[in-house]
Amino acid sequence: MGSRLNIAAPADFVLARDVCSYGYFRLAPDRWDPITKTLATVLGLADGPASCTIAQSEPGRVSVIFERTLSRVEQATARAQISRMLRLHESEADLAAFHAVDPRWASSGRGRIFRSPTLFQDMIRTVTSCNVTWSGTVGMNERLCQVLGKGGAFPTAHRMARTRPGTLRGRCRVGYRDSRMIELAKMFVRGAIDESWLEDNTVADDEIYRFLLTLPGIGPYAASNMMQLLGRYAMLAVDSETLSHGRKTLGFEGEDTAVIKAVQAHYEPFGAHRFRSYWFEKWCVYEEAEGPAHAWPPKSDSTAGKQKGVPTKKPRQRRGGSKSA
DNA sequence: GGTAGACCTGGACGC
DNA sequence: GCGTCCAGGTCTACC
Repeated sequence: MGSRLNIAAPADFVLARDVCSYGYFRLAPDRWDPITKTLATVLGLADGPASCTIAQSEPGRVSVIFERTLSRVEQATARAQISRMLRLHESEADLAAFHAVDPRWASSGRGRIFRSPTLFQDMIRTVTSCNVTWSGTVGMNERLCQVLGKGGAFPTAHRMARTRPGTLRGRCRVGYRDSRMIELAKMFVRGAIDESWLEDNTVADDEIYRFLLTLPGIGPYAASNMMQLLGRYAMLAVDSETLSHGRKTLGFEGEDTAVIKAVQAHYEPFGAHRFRSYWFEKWCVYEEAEGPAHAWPPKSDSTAGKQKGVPTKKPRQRRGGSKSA
């Protein structure tokens, strides 16, 4: 008989909407079940991996059923990790502030963006999402869990820190990211990355961003993405998808730099909430094409394209072919 | 400070 | 089936 946890959630929390709000909900060890509307995952806890299923039985409450019994200490850790994933600390008032700036999301209640149970997992996932198509990111995360993760859990920083680059490259196929990921893991192990400082509201965004840029494998895109994963939503994470969004959805034209500048200016009015306005706009474009994210099938299509977390079939441009549709 | 090219992998294409 | 091309963001060397 396993343990069961009941976790209080804000009254406006909706599991299906708030989990299926960012591509990471499709990365191992997380598995969203579109039929039961539950999230299965494996948490790395003190006494070993713990498989669990997260469900919402009623408003304002999340229930988590574990396959094994957890100690008191493990229960506390599990609560903290699940609260982090689901952003349960972001209150109704926090979301109201966002909706006041961007009322387009008030009726749907969007505002929370799914993340990982630990900062380390968020950072490694972000590194695996750089310079690769989404299907490559999915594969890397699956193999990291299979090869390095105990019981299918995401590998811990300690485990990754003592892994050889050749193992990461050969068995997890992370390519040139191998030593960068190991160096990041070593920094976590020796306490060089302080989560409480990164999430300290009294520390300016600029200072955090500059620190993130010094980390191995973290460039401008990854640092900006880490900012939103840390709950700092004032920056856009600019990648190839941003350009696509700027051109196709917002209708900006010109060179890449001009489009990026126009996109930045477009979201300027949303101030401290720029990323959320940008992200939910983009997420809606994905959902218009693919249907609601909570109904996406668990496995992405083999041809899954470039869009982060989206199971789109995108025919490849034939060489020499016309670029027009 | 800005730019070019290398770094890897996997998918798509042409033969 | 095999070889080639391409996309993706970061890092380093160079100007």
